[in-house]
Amino acid sequence: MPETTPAAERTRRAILEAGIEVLASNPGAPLAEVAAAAGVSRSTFHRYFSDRSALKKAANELAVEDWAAAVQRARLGEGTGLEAYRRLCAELMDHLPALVWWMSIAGSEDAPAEYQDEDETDQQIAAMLRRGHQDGSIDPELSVEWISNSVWAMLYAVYFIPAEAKMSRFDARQQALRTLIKAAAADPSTA
Amino acid sequence: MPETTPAAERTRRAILEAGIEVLASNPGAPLAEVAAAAGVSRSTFHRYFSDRSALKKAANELAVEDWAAAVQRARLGEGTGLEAYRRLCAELMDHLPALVWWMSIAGSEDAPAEYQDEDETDQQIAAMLRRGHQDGSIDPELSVEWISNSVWAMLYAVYFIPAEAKMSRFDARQQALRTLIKAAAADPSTA
DNA sequence: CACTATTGAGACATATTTGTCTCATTATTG
DNA sequence: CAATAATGAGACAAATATGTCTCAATAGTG
Repeated sequence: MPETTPAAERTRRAILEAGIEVLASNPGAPLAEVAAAAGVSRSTFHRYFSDRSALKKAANELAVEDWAAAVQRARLGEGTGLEAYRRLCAELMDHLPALVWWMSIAGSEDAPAEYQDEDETDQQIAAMLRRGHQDGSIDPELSVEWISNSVWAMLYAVYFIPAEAKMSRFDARQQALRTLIKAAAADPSTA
Repeated sequence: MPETTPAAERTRRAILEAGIEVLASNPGAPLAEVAAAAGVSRSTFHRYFSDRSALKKAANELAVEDWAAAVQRARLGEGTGLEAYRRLCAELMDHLPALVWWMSIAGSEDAPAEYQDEDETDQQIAAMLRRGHQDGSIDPELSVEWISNSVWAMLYAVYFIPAEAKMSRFDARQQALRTLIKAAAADPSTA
C-alpha cells in the first residue's frame, strides 16, 4: 500500500529527476531553477523536499539503486572478462541521468560517506576486469583503474552530446559502446 | 611594454586559473571560494575582475587561445588522418584546465556567441577525420561527430581522475591517449 | 456534484552573496 | 632607506536565495 497517491508520486519523481539534471551540471543552482525545470512552483518543491540537502539525499539514493541494479543485471561472473564488461557498459548506458549525477558529486563533500556497498561493487568490477586480463580478452596495457575511469567518461560523453553534434541518443549510445569495447579489447577486431 | 607589473600579472593569472578550476566543477560557486582557491582576499579578487562575468570572459578567452594553439601545433594537414588525430589528442592533453572549462560551459548561456573561429577550427578537425576515413586509417563505423565528442570525454576523464584511482597524471594521460587512438583506429593493432 | 488532495501565488524574515569603499599593512624596487 | 605597488581586513548597502506560511484555485475521485 502506497503512502502517497499516484499523482504525488509522479510529482516527487519529476522534481527528483529535474534536480538530478540541473544539479549535475550546476551543483549550486538556485532551487527555484530546479522547481522550474520540474514544471512546478517553488512552494510545491519545498512540499516534497524540505531543503537542498533532502533533494541531494534522495538523488544519491536513486543513484545507488540504479548503480547496484545495473551491475547486478550485468552478471559480471559469467563469460570472459570482455563479455562481462560489454554487458556492464550496456546496462550502465540505460541509467545515464542518475549515474552522471553520481559521478558529478563523486569527489565532493556531498558524496555519501557510508556506502560500503559501493566498495563491494567496485571490487566485483575490478575482479571482472582482472579476469579479463588473465583470460586474455582485455588489453593488458590498460589498467583496471583506467578502464573503470573511461567507462564513466563515456557515460558523461553520451549524456552531454552537444546539440551541434546532431546525433541521436541511440547513435551516441551505439558508438560509445563500440568505442569502449574496442578500446578495452585485447583483440579489438572482435568489437 | 607590459601595462602591469610582473607581480600583478602573476596574481591575475593565479585568480584566473583558480576561477577556471572552481567554476568548471561548480559554475555557481561563490566568488569568495574562487578567491580562497587563488590564495587571495576577496578585495584583491575584485581588484582584478570586477565581477563574475569579467572572470568568465577572461576564462573564455584563455580557453579559446589554448584551443586554437593546440590545434595549430597539431598540424592537422600532415600525414594520415590517424596520425594527425594522435597529434591533436596529445596536444589537447597539455591544456586540460582551460579545455575542461571550455567544455563545461559549452552548451550554456555563458558560451561566447561570436566565435566564428571555433567553427573554422571545428571544420579543420572534421576534415582531418574525414581524411582518416578516406585513407583507411580511421574506423569508418565511428562518425566524425562521435570521435570529436569522445576526445572531449577523455579530456574530462583525465582531468577528473578520482583520487581513489591512485593514478598519476602521467599514467592517465598515457592510457587516455592509447584508448583514444585504439578506439579510433581502423586497425587498432597499430596503437 | 461534493469532498479531498494537490498546487501556485505571493508575503515574510533570515541568510548568503555581491560589489564598492576605506584604511592600515606588507612587498617590491630603485 | 624612501617611494610606489599590491594586498588584506572589514564595513556597508543592494541583490539574491532560502525556508516557512497562508490562502485561493484547480485537479481528481467517489
